[in-house]
Amino acid sequence: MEHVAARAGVSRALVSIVFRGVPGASEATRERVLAAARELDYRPDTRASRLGSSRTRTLGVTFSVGHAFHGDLLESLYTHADAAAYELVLSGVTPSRSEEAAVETLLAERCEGIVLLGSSQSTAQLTRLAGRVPVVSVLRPSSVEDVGVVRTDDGAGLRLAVEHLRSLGHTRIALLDGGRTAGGAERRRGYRTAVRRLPALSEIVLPGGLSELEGAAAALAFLDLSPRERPSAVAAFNDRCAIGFIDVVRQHGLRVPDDVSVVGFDDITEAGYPHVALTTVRQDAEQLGVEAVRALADRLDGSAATAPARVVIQPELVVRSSTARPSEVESPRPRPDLS
Amino acid sequence: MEHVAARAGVSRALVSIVFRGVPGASEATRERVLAAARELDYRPDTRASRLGSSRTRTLGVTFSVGHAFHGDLLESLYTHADAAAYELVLSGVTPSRSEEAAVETLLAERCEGIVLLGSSQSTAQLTRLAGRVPVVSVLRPSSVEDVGVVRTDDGAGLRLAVEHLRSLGHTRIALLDGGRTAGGAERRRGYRTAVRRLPALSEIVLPGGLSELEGAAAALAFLDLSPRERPSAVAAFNDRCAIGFIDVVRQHGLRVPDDVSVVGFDDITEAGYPHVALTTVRQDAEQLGVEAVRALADRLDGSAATAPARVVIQPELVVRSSTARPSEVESPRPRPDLS
DNA sequence: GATCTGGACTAGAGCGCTCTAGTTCTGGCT
DNA sequence: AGCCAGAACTAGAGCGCTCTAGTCCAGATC
Repeated sequence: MEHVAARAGVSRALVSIVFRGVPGASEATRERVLAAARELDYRPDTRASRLGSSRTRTLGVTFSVGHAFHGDLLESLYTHADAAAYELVLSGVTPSRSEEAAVETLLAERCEGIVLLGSSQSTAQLTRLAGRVPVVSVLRPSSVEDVGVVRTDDGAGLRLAVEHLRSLGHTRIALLDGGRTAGGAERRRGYRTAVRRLPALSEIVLPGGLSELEGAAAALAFLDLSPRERPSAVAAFNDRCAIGFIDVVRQHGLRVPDDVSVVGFDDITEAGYPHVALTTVRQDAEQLGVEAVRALADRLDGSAATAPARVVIQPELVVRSSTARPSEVESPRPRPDLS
Repeated sequence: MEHVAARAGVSRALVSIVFRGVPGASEATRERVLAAARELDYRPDTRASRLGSSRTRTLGVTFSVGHAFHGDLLESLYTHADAAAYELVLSGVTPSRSEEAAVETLLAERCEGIVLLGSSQSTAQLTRLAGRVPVVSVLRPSSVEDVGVVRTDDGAGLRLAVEHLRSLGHTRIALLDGGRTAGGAERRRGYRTAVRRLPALSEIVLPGGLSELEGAAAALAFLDLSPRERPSAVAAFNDRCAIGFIDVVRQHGLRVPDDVSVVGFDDITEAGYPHVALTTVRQDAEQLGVEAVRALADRLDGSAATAPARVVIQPELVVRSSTARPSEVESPRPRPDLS
């Protein structure tokens, strides 16, 4: 910085002014400084600038490395943090690096706010964290008052899925359950509500989970059922679970959607591939990112100490080719309008 | 820090000594300081410590968000950077955030070294970057002299795949090509070498790519071939491509491995799932991570200014259930030992 | 011509650490 | 007692920025 200032014939303070883009420098000087910086290949040291200023304008994000949907969210977060003049600091969660450790490094970086993607921290941990710094939990609801929540209406998503299947004529609709993972409880609840509300449905819950592996296991359980008790449709916890399920039932000679209809959740990129063409409940990654940034930015920049945001985004059903009317065997009375 | 020092009844310098874990404090004081810090919920500010010390002991990593294999690599990098007493700073590459931008933020953080996962930067860009800071390119070779390279022997990997298929009796073995992506050229070369070296093989290259989508497209091209000219086995650019291919050929009534054998590349987690059981060429993420950290740590810590590392890790064939002997139609002479 | 105004610029004190060059204290040895 | 080594601890100057409180000066106002 010293060198740039000398080269441009100004003080260090002026260089700072130019690089922060604040008013206080004439156009001519601005260009002279920028030119000098370019020649010297100088770029401001973010560590030092964060130290010097009272604000770090930095948002920390914990995410699971290799998780496809988290990738989509990160993309959105990058874009909107940038627009709100915040920088993102990423901290990955891996099997050997806990979410707590990830959060710890973010705190040590003095991030002004923290975004947790699919957090699995306990209420106690979240409470403690939220006491230190504004926190928003994305994808996973939390009862902690100080924690902002930005999520999809998981319950509504499952209701959409079940209603879609029911409207096609299915009466035996199973849930491939997500258990204790982020959103699992809400989706299960949504499924139950829909099953109760709609006529002629009974509740069938098969253990599922986050990945293809659990979907495949659920398919085995499904195939073990006698054809009489076998559901004609399933709503999976997520797309990957649905894909694993479909893979296995197909390998056992069943056709999708002819023999069994399947709907997923998330709308990951793969679900839209023509050869997959999965009917699914779409979570809007873009929107979730927007709201997460907004939730923190509002609290940080806002004059009023607003309460933490609680944003619930409505999901949308995307109908592709993994769902259809049940085959004759399933629907007792032959329909006249089969065409 | 001030407060902690006061509470423990020592100077700030002592607190620094304790937190850096360097000798110079008695056991009693050490515990007193730690206790005081715990009570005050204090943790050192990494920005400030990096600023104060001459070394930042920080390694920057660019990676594609949502890329499964990059996730595996990150996990390994985290572990081994930690062991070498380095911190990791992640910078994600997304469709809207270029690798250049990602690198730029790492430079501004004053990382001491940079790890590029699957870089797609030009030689010119890499040359410029390597002039500023030690760089190691993981997964993608580079002719730039100053850039360290840690990669799998992609060529050998494809030779393994082809040899495996040939030894099963296949003579029409196609490559689902990866084009210009990281490793694409080397794998193509390995395929060609193997095809030339082994008897009775001819070269069949179908356009493939990084994802299931390209695999699916390749499958369509494959199915368009007349049964006579149709290969009995394919070596795919990677696992995801292989999975897309398998999906589509199965949907068209072909059986894998009975009608066509398929081998992938990478050994992503999914490949090992029982319902997928993909025969594949395994890249050792753990080892790649170890070597990437070592390559940088050696240059940074080493007294001698060693030349950048060029590490090539040998891949390993993992045989699962997507490969088998060709069916009768394919092998002209009936074998006596079919059992 | 004196006064005022506002834009352009600078001096220098932080920010929260690290680290060198000390000082002080303890205990062992002659 | 006198001396000394080494462990334990401290003072204070950075690190590369930011930011407040200025200074300086050209031009407008009366």
